[in-house]
This record gives sequence, structure tokens and C-alpha cells, in this order.
Amino acid sequence: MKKSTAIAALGAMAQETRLDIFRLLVQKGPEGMPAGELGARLGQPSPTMSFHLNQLRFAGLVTSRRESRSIIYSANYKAMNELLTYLTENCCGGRTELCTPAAAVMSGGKPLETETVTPKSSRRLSK
Amino acid sequence: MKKSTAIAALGAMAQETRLDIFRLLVQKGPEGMPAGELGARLGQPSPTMSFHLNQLRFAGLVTSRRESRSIIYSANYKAMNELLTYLTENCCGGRTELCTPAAAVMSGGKPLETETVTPKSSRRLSK
DNA sequence: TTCATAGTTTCATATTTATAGAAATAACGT
DNA sequence: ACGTTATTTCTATAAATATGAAACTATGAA
Repeated sequence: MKKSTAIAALGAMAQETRLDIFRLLVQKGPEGMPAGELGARLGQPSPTMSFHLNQLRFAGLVTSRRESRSIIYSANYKAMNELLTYLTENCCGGRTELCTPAAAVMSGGKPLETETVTPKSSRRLSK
Repeated sequence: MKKSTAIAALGAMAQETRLDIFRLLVQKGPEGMPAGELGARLGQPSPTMSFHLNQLRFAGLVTSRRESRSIIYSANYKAMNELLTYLTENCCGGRTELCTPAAAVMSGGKPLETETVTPKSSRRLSK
């Protein structure tokens, strides 16, 4: 992975709404989630969502596909994997063991605490 | 690790000069490196360095100590470890194996390619 | 003390990023 | 063709970030 790619990915993750988006998509799996549902869950207006989704897309962290009226976004696990690899290789000075996440050791660790996201504006999901 | 801490760390790394600084410090080890030498190696003026070093310090990624006239910065491996753990746990949806860096598997992998940093202004190091 | 060195802080400026209303576009049902 | 829904693009504005000159602070040496 090129340095510039890593910087783009880091910058994309370094923002609360985008980090929330990515976490939701990762939980959802390859099936993905439409932009509207993401916006409703995070309590963000659609232009704001569109902006952040674009940032994530340019950074290669999510992919999108149209499905009838909706546009479905999904997490790109490969990109996240490559980012973690980059950080591990480049920012742990050979001393890989010093920076290796605990989770990696116990393969099949705890199943991700689902710390529910609090929407800013309370808006209803799907009617 | 709190979400806000992770965002601060990601933001700190998402900038070329700061990523370069961190990589140099990680390579150097706990001994650390004075601000001046970092600036000389990266070809950045001191106020710029001071600014970026502060960002890294606020994000908890580096520590500093005064040693006579110099101020020595060192990488905080623990912080980087925690960031990687956070990303692995929160952004890999339980599917830890999908995002686990290869480097973590082959413990004691390749010793970090030292891709030399090109200084912007060609300035001499140490006289 | 005075001087040089190593760094920081202050400041002005330029650039980038974030937010959200209004308007435009796309896909579908009638 | 028309209305509805889903999302984007355009636009404006506010806020955060990056840069470097100039001024300031701390340390050690002459």
C-alpha cells in the first residue's frame, strides 16, 4: 500500500460520522446498507451523508452499487486489512510484537460490542 | 480505547509530515530523536515541526523530554498498539480474521523497509 | 553577562474540511 | 406524462488545519 493511500484512509476514518458509517457497514457485512438508512440511523441530513460517503469511497474504504432507487454502500474489508497491515509494518519499527493487537492473537475473539449510535435528530426509521 | 481517542490518533497520522515523523521515531526506538534532527531529516522549518509534534503529542502518539537544549521525542508504541486494537475490534465486525494484518500472523516478519524520506529543502544534517 | 543554539509561541495567511438548504437527477409506480 | 422516493450536485458558510516569518524562552558556553 502506498503512503498516500494510507493517508487517505486514515483521514477518512478520522471523523466521527464517517467512523460510525464504516462501523455500521462492517457490522452489516457484504450485503451493505442504503445511504438513506445510514443517514436515518446517524441522524444526518442526506447531503451531509453524501459528502461523507464520497470521502469514504475516494479513500477506497467503501463501495457502492445502485439497487433500484437506493444506493447501497458496503465496507471494503480488504482496504481496512491493507491499512492495518500498512500501520503494522511501517509504524512498529520491526518490533511487530510491540504493536500487534491482542485481538489478532486470540483469533476468533469477542464479537464486537455494538455500542449503539445515538442519532442527533430523533428521526424514525422506515415509517 | 474511547472513540474520540481513536479519532484523534487517526487524525494525527493522516498527514504526510506527521506520518513521516512517527515512522522515524518508531525506527529510532525508545531513545528518541531531538526535534531539530527530525526537522532536518524531513526538511521542515522548526515552527512547522513544532506544530506537528504538538498534534502528535496531543493525540498521545509521542512523548517528549528535555535533554539539555534539545527536546527529545519518542514514539508511544502503546498508543499505536491500542489504535490497532481499536480498529481491529471495531471495524472488522467480529470477522476479525478478515482484517487481521498478515504481519501479525507471521510473527517476526520482515524488518521494515526503510524507504528513505526525501527532504523538501536539501539541508545538511549536523554541520 | 553576553552570545549562540534549540525550541516554542504568536500571528497572518492560505487551504482544506464539514455542514446543510435548495435545486437537479434517477428510478419506479400509476 | 406525473408524482413520489432516494440520492446527488450545487452553493454558501463556518470551522479546523497547515505553513512559515518574526518574536520569545530556555539552556549551556565563552
